[in-house]
Amino acid sequence: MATLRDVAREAGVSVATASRAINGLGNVTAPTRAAVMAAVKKLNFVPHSGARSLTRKKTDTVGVILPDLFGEFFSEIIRGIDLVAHESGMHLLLGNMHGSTHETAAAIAAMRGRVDGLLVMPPDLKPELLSDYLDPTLPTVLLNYDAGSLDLPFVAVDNYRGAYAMTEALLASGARQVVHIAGPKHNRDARDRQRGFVDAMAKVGGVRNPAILPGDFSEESGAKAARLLVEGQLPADAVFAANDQMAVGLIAGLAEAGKSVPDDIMVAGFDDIPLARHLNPSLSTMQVHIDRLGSTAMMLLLRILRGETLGAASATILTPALVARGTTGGVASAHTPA
Amino acid sequence: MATLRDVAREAGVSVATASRAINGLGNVTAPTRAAVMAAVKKLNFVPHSGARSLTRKKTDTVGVILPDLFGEFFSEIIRGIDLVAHESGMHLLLGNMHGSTHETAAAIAAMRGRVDGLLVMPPDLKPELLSDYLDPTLPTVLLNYDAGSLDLPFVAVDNYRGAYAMTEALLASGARQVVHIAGPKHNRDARDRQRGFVDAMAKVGGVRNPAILPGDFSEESGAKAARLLVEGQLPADAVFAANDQMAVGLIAGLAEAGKSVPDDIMVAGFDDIPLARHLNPSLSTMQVHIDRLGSTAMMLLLRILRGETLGAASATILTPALVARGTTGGVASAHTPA
DNA sequence: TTCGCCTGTGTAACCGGTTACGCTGTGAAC
DNA sequence: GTTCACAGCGTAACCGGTTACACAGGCGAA
Repeated sequence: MATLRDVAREAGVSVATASRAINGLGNVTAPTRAAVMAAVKKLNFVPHSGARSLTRKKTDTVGVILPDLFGEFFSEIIRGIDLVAHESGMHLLLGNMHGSTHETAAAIAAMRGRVDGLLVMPPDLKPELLSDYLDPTLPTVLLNYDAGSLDLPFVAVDNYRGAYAMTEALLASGARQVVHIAGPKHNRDARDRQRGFVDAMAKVGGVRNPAILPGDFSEESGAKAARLLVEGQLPADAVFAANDQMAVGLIAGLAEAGKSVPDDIMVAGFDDIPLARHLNPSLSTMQVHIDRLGSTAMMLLLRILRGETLGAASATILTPALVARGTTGGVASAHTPA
Repeated sequence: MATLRDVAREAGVSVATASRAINGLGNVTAPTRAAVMAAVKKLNFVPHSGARSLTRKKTDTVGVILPDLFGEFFSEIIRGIDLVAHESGMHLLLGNMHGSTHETAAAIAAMRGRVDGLLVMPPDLKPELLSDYLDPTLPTVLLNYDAGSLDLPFVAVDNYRGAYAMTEALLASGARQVVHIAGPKHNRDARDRQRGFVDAMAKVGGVRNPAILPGDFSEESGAKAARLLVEGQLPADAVFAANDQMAVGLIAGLAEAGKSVPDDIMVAGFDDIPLARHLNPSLSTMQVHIDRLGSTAMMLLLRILRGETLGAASATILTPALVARGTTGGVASAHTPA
């Protein structure tokens, strides 16, 4: 592969001039520039971005660290990020923490020198740990994570209000015994959603200790909850799953047990993954524009990179919207509002 | 941010020794190493991967260039790639050609110096153009693309055989008038699937010019095809969509028009996206393990990086499997074999 | 004519690591 | 007591770009 020196030699100029010509700096005469460009073409020269970023101290790349890469949730986030990043000529370096704390540290460390900024989504990490790993000099925006004491900008979904609203809606639809399927124990989203559910049950429904089944956001755990519900004879006329994935498993499990949704029991989820409106009956859920989570975070990061100093005060809270569909007795067919 | 020189100064050794200690080279005494490590801890030193890759001529990163980032298809590919890459300590740099040829060239060029190898999926690019953009010295594996003359290893799905098999199955189920919804005109996958359909119709069904409706792989274009079908009074007892996405739109469109699937008309797709088995009736389709497409390609690339020289001969063709579900009159309920 | 300035170009330092090579001091072999 | 091998460490070159600074030559002003 040709280097800048090769090009300079070929064009009969110095490396400085070659560099200037290639980067379109003003102080080069037209003939000189033409000669350099001809050499570039001839040698098929492409600048080595790694070397370039070393001196420029800019990589035009942002690191994205996600807990996993599974499912539509993450692909939508990435799409949202890419949408904004691409417009600014930024590249995306993917890091995956694969669920382990140790890997998270490694993923963050590996980013040093490769990226100009970081987008991190650490749903089950303690803030203190996170601050140990993070480089304070590296612009960072948190995804779906309110790191209060860290003073980092973040973008989050108002899980509490969303869960509260959904629970309220279920009660308004006539449900009396609403059961919640919780998400992973130390997942923040899951905990906030559970709090919203519990509070709404208490304040709106007048129920003190509503039934809560364990779950882990997986489809399988939703199916398991269905079995618990049916075999355990847990009285319920509505189930609010902490995410759509579990709601999907739940519905399948209930169908197997001969329960009809929504006639015997109503079901609601959270996230509004694309699949939700294609189910039959279609799934009532809290709509989160997942891609906006990514694009908003990326826009915040870009502002920091442009020189603004943003702290936790610049956080953006996205409020999810209730989408009533078939599983809560709404429109029975698929293809309700997208 | 601390540099290696800072660490060396702090530990009272030379940069060479510091480097050796940090990288675990043998020729450093235990006390010296301890001193260096203490300095690393104290200064919070993290090696600058950019600088490191400059001398090592290794970035531990692979570039992934995809036509788009939309939908489950791509997220599954990325997941498959990541799975293998992660095991080898590799990172993923995402490039997106956003549909344009010009962007493709830019995306590939931007990778120089940032990656050790490339995974490219150029579904609607001519081989000659592609070879112009590609750096012959950079290990490259093609995704879902047979670039015959280029002598590059690739991983592809046997679209032709898959489409042939599905068409055959539809005919075997009693369909007489099968209509195909094609994908984008210059998309290779789409063309191969169409060929498979046409050939099967001719050889197995004895039909010369089977009806083919245009499409572009989007759900919307599937819905449009449904309208054409119904309003145009095109006689059909089965529709084979070139991908699942279109099949989904088609089914919704047919439902709106009052047509029942599979009683009035059978429907089949291609890809087996996760959504397929959750539809009601569940969607018959050709199962492609999309994630394997990614992981297989990544494994090929790793072999090249380890020194093996692989050409087009190392190509892997993944054969899709037929999954008969509800939309072709198979098991009517959701949750057929995963 | 001389001075100064401005423009175009070259030299070399630098970014932050790695590593070839050279130097020093120790212990074993003679 | 030399000689020699070798282990441990330092110096400096290098990766491939960018850019501060120096410098040469052309021009207008005095």
